[in-house]
Amino acid sequence: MNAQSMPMTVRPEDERATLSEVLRGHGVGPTHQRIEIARALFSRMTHLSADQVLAAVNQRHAETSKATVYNTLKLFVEKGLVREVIVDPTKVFYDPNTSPHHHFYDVETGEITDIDGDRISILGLPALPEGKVAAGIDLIIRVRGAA
Amino acid sequence: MNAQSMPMTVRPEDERATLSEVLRGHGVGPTHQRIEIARALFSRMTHLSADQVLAAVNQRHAETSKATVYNTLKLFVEKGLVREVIVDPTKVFYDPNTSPHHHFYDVETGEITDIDGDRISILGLPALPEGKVAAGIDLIIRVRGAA
DNA sequence: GGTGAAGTTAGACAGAGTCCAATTCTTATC
DNA sequence: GATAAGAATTGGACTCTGTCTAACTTCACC
Ligand SMILES: [Mn+2]
Ligand SMILES: [Mn+2]
Ligand SMILES: [Zn+2]
Ligand SMILES: [Zn+2]
Repeated sequence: MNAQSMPMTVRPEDERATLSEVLRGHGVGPTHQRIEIARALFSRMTHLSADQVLAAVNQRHAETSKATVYNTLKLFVEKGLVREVIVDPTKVFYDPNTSPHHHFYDVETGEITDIDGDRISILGLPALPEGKVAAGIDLIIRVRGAA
Repeated sequence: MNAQSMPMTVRPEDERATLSEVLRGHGVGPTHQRIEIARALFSRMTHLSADQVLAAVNQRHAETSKATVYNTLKLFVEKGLVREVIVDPTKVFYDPNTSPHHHFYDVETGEITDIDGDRISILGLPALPEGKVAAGIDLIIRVRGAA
């Protein structure tokens, strides 16, 4: 499931039911907190830090603790619902887009932008180190505002 | 300057004089602490975290504070003596190899290995976002021990 | 409705990195 | 070589991200 496959507008209770199914489909038991965290990520379809998720989820009423946000994000990563993006030395970002893709990263503003994965090809990669297996390829184009 | 351009064996006082010149050549005033930090990086030619630099420099006698290590590494990055490598969400690594190159990163052991930059080509990159200028391209191949 | 497992939580804790005012070095000049 | 002014270093307090734990709550199932 991804955000594009959801209708543009949904009744809130339908959205929560849909998210429940998505979670179940990935082997994650749906709870109130997990659904809200999933909603924060999938409704925005942007790259959010744990702190931003925590703030988003507790916008209206305090609903979810810091510990649960961290527990849940780790669980979502394990279950393949979201992906970690490591570009900023101070915090991890969580990416609801799990299709293979790369990133622009503005080192001044912190803005992260997707680069479609299937337009890019990387040639000339050497063999992996002996006994190692690939776990992911991250391409980050660091940019800044023109001088 | 890089480690390869130095003779295999040097008298310690020659090595320090050489490093002094390297620092001056990059607009960095040489001090005891900066020379020791440069030596830690350039004599090993590996990717070290700030903590590892601190430990290396204080191996024999306590010579350098944590604050100075951080100050100095930041200065070295600004002056182009070393480069930051951002692959581990918990700490920055400092890379004395400033020629364009990429990295294998073992997510289990933390080991970082260089990939020669001029064997790699990356095709199909989209135009940079409007008004932005490239600041660097980081390609990280994440690996782990075969399952 | 009762029971055990799964999930949540406050708050203590750890580690990386920053900051500051006081002190010590470096370097240029005499 | 002594002097003085600017540059660099320092301990330690502080911030921030993330982890951990033991108590508590909720959920699934009978
Ligand atoms: Mn950090
Ligand atoms: Mn961190
Ligand atoms: Zn993305
Ligand atoms: Zn390297």
